[in-house]
Amino acid sequence: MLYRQVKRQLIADIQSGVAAPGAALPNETDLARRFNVSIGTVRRAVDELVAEHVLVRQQGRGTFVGKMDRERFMFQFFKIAGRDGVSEFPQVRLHTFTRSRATREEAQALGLHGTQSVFCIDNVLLLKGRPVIHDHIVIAATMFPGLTEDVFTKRTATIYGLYQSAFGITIVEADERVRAELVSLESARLLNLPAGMPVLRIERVAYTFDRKPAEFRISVVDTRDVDYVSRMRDAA
Amino acid sequence: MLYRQVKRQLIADIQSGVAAPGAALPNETDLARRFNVSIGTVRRAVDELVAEHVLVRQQGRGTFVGKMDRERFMFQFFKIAGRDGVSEFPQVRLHTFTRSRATREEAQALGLHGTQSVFCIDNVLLLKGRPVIHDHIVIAATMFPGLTEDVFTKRTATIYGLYQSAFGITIVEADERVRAELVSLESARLLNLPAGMPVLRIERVAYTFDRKPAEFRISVVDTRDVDYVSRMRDAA
DNA sequence: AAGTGGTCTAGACCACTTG
DNA sequence: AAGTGGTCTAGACCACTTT
Repeated sequence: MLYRQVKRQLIADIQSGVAAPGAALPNETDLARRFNVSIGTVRRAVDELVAEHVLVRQQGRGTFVGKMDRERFMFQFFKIAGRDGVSEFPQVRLHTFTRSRATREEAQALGLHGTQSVFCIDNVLLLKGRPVIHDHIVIAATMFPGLTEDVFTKRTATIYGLYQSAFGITIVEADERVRAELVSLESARLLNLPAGMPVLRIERVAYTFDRKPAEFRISVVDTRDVDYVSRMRDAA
Repeated sequence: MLYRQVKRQLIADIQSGVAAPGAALPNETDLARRFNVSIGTVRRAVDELVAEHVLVRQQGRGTFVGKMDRERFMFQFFKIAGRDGVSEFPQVRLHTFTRSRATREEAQALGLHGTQSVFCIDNVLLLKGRPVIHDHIVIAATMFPGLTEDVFTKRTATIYGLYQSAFGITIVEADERVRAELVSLESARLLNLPAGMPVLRIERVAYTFDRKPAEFRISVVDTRDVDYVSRMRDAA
């Protein structure tokens, strides 16, 4: 399992900031020398990290640390698409930004002990100018020190891009649980829906490396014009 | 791209019946000789087929053609789980088995020209003895020649297992679109739900090799006790 | 003991990008 | 032309399973 050790070291370099998002890695022969393994072993480690979108290879140019840009976010973490299957980048409108104590459910999802301080962010996402998604985001205050409404609002990239560039936290995977419910009063108001409308409720726990929970998010989706899309192939 | 050719040939062997589900493949050195490539190239082809669950490796024993048993079905294609996250194999109750002409929507999903003949199967799936899912399955009659209600009812394995063992069709991937709606009169009756209940509606197109559509399925799920679970990692 | 897959090596040559 | 990743080779040794 030499390649596992190489993979762990590459991840450690990213977490420690030795390898910053967007930066190039040393070439494969140099990595092989540095780790005292053959090129094939380096390739196997890099292969897996590329499959997880942590690294990006460009033939003839080099291998780079993956940046959480819009494209990556849409491809990997945004599963809402129109009836035609086309996925559009949503316009995000901040509703509320507050700091409070984690509920029991939130603490459990984030792996917190007791009721630690969390940031709660409510957003409305618009597609084609119409409000479609109500996001309620919960993150541990200790994991995102110095976050303020101002920092949050003035971000230039996606929310996950902010996590990565401002706090060094790269989201690499997420689990979601989806169910149908009748829209709540608050979501109905934000999404401009009448009472009694069925909506999707999506609970997401997003993880950084080593399956460490970083974000808990509840999304309420008006699915009159869009679907939640899921592809089942290879490793489920 | 030699390993691609090896992979195609291995798939062709499975489709033609040369390699039957559950049967062992020749060992890697024999395969390498047969295809005139090195073992490493064979391994790369087999690696991908293992990732897609088409082949199964067992160290020290050999490599086998994947059988669509309950375990594989549950792991790869059944995404409904209880609130505790545990997934239970459902009891299936046949409601109706009919033969009719494909609607436009069904023909499009299955890639049929015109309005060909299809089998329509309605099932009720029970979890812990309670009806939770109403499945409406549509498959092309030409793709499943000789299928009857009797054959369908007397199957010993899963539905996808029947496709594989009786018709040589292995389901390898599926796309799903999920939304919330109010339960229909028919589904409400089958699931013992009052009118006005929100339910999940899942449209699935299941594919065999080469992304050839084999089944169109609409599942209506009562999500009061269960969730639709989705994991986002590596290749989305 | 014999046979299998699992890992690793140390190269070779090719395709692509950049200067 | 030089440097990069992409593919392929032809072995070696190990861990595991079966006989």
